[in-house]
Amino acid sequence: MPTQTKENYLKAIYFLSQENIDVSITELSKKMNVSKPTANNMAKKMQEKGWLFYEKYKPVKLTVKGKRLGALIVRKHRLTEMFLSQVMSFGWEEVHDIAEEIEHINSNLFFDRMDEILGFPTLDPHGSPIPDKNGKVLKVNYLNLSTIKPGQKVRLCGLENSSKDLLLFLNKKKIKLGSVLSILHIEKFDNSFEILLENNS
Amino acid sequence: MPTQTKENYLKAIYFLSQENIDVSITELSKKMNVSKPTANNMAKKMQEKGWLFYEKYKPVKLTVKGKRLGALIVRKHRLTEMFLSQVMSFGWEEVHDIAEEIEHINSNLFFDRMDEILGFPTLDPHGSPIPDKNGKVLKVNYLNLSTIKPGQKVRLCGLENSSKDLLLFLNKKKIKLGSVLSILHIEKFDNSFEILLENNS
DNA sequence: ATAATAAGTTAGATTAATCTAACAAATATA
DNA sequence: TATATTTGTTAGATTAATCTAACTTATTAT
Repeated sequence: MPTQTKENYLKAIYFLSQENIDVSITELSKKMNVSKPTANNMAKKMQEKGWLFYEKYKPVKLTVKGKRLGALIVRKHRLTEMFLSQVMSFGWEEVHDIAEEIEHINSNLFFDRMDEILGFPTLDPHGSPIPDKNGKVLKVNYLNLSTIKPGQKVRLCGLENSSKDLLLFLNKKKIKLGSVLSILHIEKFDNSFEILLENNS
Repeated sequence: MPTQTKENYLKAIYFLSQENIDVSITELSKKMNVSKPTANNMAKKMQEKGWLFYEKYKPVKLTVKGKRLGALIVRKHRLTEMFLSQVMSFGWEEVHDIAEEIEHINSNLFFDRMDEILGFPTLDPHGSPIPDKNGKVLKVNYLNLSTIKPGQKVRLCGLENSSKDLLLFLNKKKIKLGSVLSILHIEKFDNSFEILLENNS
């Protein structure tokens, strides 16, 4: 059973692995807001636990076990976000911080009940996939907004970046998951969009 | 902000104070399942934080600040138990262990929303009072079952001991909070009761 | 290819929470 | 009251997670 701290490292490496190919010690230390020696040390410890591969001067990589553990923490996080949003009526901009704590709760009963109450959801309130109980993640393959051409009509299905600032901005513009947007035109100089938002309740 | 560990010490001392007059280091160490030096050390640390009075060779005592902190943790615990029971359909024998973890979550928003959803309850699923947001506890003054005489009819309003074994026993006997019991007679040799349970849905 | 910069590592220290062993103080008992 | 027992304290060690300073290895750029 990983400590809370190590769970956070697992999650950090899990996310970094999905973006970068290589997870360097420096990247990890930045993501975790710790010094490089701290990240280095932790990497060694986690190797001993069998959660990652670590070789001096090389990027780290999750083992199958580590990847599964990481995914299960993400599962708990996203299920929680969904529960906070659907059952407890929190806004999508409020759920992350609370889920960040609840994800470390150690009770399958608790998360299984959440899952059941929610009807076994596959996406969290920001459109990110919820890993299943074995840590398997459904790959979603949405078009990135940057690939859309003027005149096209699209439906918002997910966010790459769920920062509070972005979420508050989208709230202000009344844009939510499922909103249908027509791209009117794109400013050349900064790629900003002008869009038309279809009636959305 | 107390660490999770210190929150548990606060809670332990809070409960012991309600039973015993004196909270000795030995009592504390037993309650916390740690060695006496550990409890001793922690007592000193908590004194430095201003949460308790500590003098060598004397029992410890919570300061006003410490008592308030303790009560607020109990509040979070019992609100959570209530939420788990009412909103998530857990049995009263299941809620304690999960609440033991969730009580350490650091989000007033989260607990306030629970409180609101539950309609600002004053009692938890075992009939124990939920301290208010200032740490004030409504003193309930129920009769103890040991004071009841044969022939009397009583309503179960709370439990002094909410151990899982007792709760499972009560489940088996279909006894719950609110159940009305008639005491038929009491065995002299061990004070066991024979009761009649009124129809209770 | 060599120097400069970035990345990674070692060593040593700190804090929180814990332990055991040994000793001291307080309390209970004969 | 003297002794035995219980309770509390000190001292010193350990583990997890962190830091800074100093050093080494890799990478980049001239």
